[in-house]
Amino acid sequence: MKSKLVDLIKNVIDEACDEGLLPSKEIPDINIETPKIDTQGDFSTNIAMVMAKTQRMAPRKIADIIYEKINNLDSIIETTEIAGPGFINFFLKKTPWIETLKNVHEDENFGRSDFGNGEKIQVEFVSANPTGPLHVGHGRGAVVGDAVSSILSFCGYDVQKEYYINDSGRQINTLGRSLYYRILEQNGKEVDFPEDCYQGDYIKDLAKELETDVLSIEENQAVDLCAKYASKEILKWIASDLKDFGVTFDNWFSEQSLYDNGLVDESIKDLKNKGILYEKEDALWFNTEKYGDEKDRVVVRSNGVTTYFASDIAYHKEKFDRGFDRVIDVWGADHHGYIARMNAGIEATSKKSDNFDVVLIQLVSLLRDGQQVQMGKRSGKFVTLKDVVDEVGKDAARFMFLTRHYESSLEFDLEVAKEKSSNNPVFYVQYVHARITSIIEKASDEKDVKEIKWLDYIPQKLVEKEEIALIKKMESYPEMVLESAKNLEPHRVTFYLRDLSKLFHNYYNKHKVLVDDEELLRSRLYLIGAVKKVIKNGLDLLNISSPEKM
RNA sequence: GCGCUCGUAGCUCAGCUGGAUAGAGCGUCGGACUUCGAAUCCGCAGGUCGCAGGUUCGAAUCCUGCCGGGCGCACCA
Repeated sequence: MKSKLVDLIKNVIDEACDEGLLPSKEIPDINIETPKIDTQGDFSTNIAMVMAKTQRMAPRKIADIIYEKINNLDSIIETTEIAGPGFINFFLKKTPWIETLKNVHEDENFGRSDFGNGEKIQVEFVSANPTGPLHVGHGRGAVVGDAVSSILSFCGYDVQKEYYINDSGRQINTLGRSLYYRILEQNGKEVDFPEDCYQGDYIKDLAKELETDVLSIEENQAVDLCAKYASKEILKWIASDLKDFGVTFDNWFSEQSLYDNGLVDESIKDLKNKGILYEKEDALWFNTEKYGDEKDRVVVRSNGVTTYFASDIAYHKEKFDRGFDRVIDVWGADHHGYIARMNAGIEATSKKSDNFDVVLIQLVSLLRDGQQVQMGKRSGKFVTLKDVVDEVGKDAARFMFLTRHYESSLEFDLEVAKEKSSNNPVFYVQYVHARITSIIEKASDEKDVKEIKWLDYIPQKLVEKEEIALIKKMESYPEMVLESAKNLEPHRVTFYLRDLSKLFHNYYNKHKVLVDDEELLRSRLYLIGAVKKVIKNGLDLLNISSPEKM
């Protein structure tokens, strides 16, 4: 609809230029917006004000010229008006709206687009260390990454979802030590369990399960063995918890494999040759400062051990080598200091830092009975993702995580998430789906209308302002999805679904669908059938169910 | 101290990338079920968009400075 208007306006301006009514042939991008207030039209444009400078004319004068021409055309526009400082407002005829209603029904992929043009994007998210179960914060990153991925692929991108496993380095060794000491404990040995080890009870559980006799092995070997075992087991938990949460990955990428395949050494060598690395005090440094970072960073420590940064450089180079046009990382906001470094690494190895985006997820705090649930990272006392999903369900948890922009912190209220009322946004939306399903069933049983289909009289029957409001909202669905993809902002979808649901409930309470007038009945069924489809379409996008009954 | 980020109704948050009279939800108060699912809806009240400048036809949005919260500043991960 908007693009039709843009074309229309463009033509009119071209014509005016040709006729010499406008001095400059320079036409800026035409921006169409939907005013908040009905009296300002269905759509409006600020083009006259934008053009004022280049044309060196008063905005209202330019608006006058466009107005004269456009008003004399036979088009989708009913009336046009000039308002305020030079806005041009358009009031559309009813029939164009009905067209979009038809689209919803007939286009199986309503809202889907090929905007991405098959561009290959990799989204890497969660990537939590396999040293303990996922907690609530990971859940938010998981849903955001997952939803962003499906929205991108809905918009024509070729998306791969990846989980990076930090299965190498010191924290894995610590994990091994933690397990080893717990085993010693359980075998009656006096152990002073180190403070830097993982305190959680899950280590004790693992200790009971490990069947290999590690007591008879030399300590270092035993710790290695424990580390391998524990990280493997914990990764299984993580994968399973994520699956229950509706999150799956196309690829699980092991950090250790980078070392095993020599990729870390290779990229270090490569950077050395390029003169990007230098030695200082026995360590190897990357001159990230030249790339805009605050200071240079160590890649290989003086003891010969590589830092995480080293493997991350190799990893991201490898991503681009795999042929991704664009790489997106979803990180916790506490890692923001790492972005400049990563950009430097990518620029130095692949010259692709422009194709690299980081989505920073803000913190989640959990609320129970209005009180914040305290979570001590050290103490090992934290609420796991699994606990939350078990308690409130997958749908509610996913929706809740998407009710905020990812970069604003989120209060997750367990009571609200469990509530079956309009307080709980996911029920509010799902209720619409169930309600419409019920009405359609009733129409079939009691009114004998078995089929919802297009009928030529529908445009004449759907005239209520609540009906037009619903159609307008549905019309904006594809654009909303696209904006959500462009900005990597899945919360737009949840907000949209709430708005659409609100409009439906509003309509429902004011107008009856199951009326005696058969034409009106069939028309209204056609309308609410479309609403049902769009609701399901949006919930599918977020991998949230659309129940027929609740 | 330096850097990043946020500051919008009592609370939790949106705000279409610079547009017209800044919007939702929750909460308060008052209404609506003999009628398609009241798990719903309607109405009232609630604002110096942290403060002060600047950019221009026009600023919650962009720039600068201050105030206040969060986070980050390792040869850690």
